[in-house]
Amino acid sequence: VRKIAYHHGDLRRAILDAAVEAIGEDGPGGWSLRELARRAGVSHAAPAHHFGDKTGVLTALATEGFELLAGALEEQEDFLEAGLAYVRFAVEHPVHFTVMFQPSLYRAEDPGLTAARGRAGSVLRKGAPQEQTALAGWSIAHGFASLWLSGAMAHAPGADAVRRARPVLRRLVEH
Amino acid sequence: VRKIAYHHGDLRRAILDAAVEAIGEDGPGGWSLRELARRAGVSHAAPAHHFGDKTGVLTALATEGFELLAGALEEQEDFLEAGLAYVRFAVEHPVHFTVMFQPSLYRAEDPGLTAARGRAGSVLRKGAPQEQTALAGWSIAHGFASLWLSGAMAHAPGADAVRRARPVLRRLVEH
DNA sequence: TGTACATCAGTGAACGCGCGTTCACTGATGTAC
DNA sequence: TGTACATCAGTGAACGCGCGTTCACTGATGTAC
Repeated sequence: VRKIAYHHGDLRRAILDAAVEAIGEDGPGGWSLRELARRAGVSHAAPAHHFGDKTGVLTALATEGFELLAGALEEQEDFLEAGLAYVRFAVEHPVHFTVMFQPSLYRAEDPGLTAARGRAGSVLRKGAPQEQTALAGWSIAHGFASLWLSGAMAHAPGADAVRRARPVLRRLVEH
Repeated sequence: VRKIAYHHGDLRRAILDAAVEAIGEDGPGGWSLRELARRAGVSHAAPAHHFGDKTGVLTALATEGFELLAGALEEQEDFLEAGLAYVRFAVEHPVHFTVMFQPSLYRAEDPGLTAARGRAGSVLRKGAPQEQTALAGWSIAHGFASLWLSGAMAHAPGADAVRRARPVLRRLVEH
């Protein structure tokens, strides 16, 4: 049990977590700044101090997502493993993933965001022998992850996406 | 110039078109029933007659999307061509495509929707020799289309997605 | 062809609600001396 | 260690607005005879 102080300590973090929670439950459109305040247990005007508006929250979320993705991919040496790391990132951070690839939701020109996106992009390109191969690998990993998360690709509730992705991604690598 | 009558003629169609337009401009969250009414030139309460609520509009849009996709895929004989038809569908109907794969936006259990989705799904599965291959083909086509539409995959404004997709999808087929 | 009537699509005024935003404020923290 | 003061994070009341929804209505269409 946390002691409730006048100053929250890390309200910025708490609001982002609340956003992830809310979006996870109701989708990227099903929340308001006031609801995030409610979830974080602060007054309704507090979120504006840190993010300005809804778009600010989503921009922060997308930026965080690209940074997490870049970090996850940087650790990989192998092309196939990088693809699987991409899928793992998506299932571990489904809300970030969903927001990141819907630029209509956030400020795509935000400097922090473009930097993070650029970093993720350069890591993505680095792993493949040719540009065409990189594109194919990115497409198949991204497609698998998207279809999995959207529920379009049927799977049992507790199923392991990465394990199921391996033989699928391998079809591209086997040449 | 159309004569304006008390009865619209095909208001259902007009509202769906308005929704496509609005979502294309501001994303899946940037509109209201009242705005669709404004765009269609009818009173603000009219859309509810046909769709009930916002979710009803999106459910209709997703249903229409799955029907269009099934139709586009049915015409294809070849596995690679089916993948390219998938990409073509996505770039020709970007709003439908975007909505279809965000089930949090609509009523995923709607009978008309599940029927259309089932039809598209069975056409998808039919084209491939094995289940794993179908999954890989679906993933790469879906991923390419998603990345293209989201702007994550850099491309010139007038570039032809299907033409660019061909060599990428071919990497999967060449075995 | 003409009349009566039922049905249906769309209207427009009214409502209550949650929202984002503003703003004077209060309480906590950090720094200077 | 103690005091004064500046800064900053969060408060809470107030506002105006667009929204979805309701409902009695009106105009157009279709059908029976």
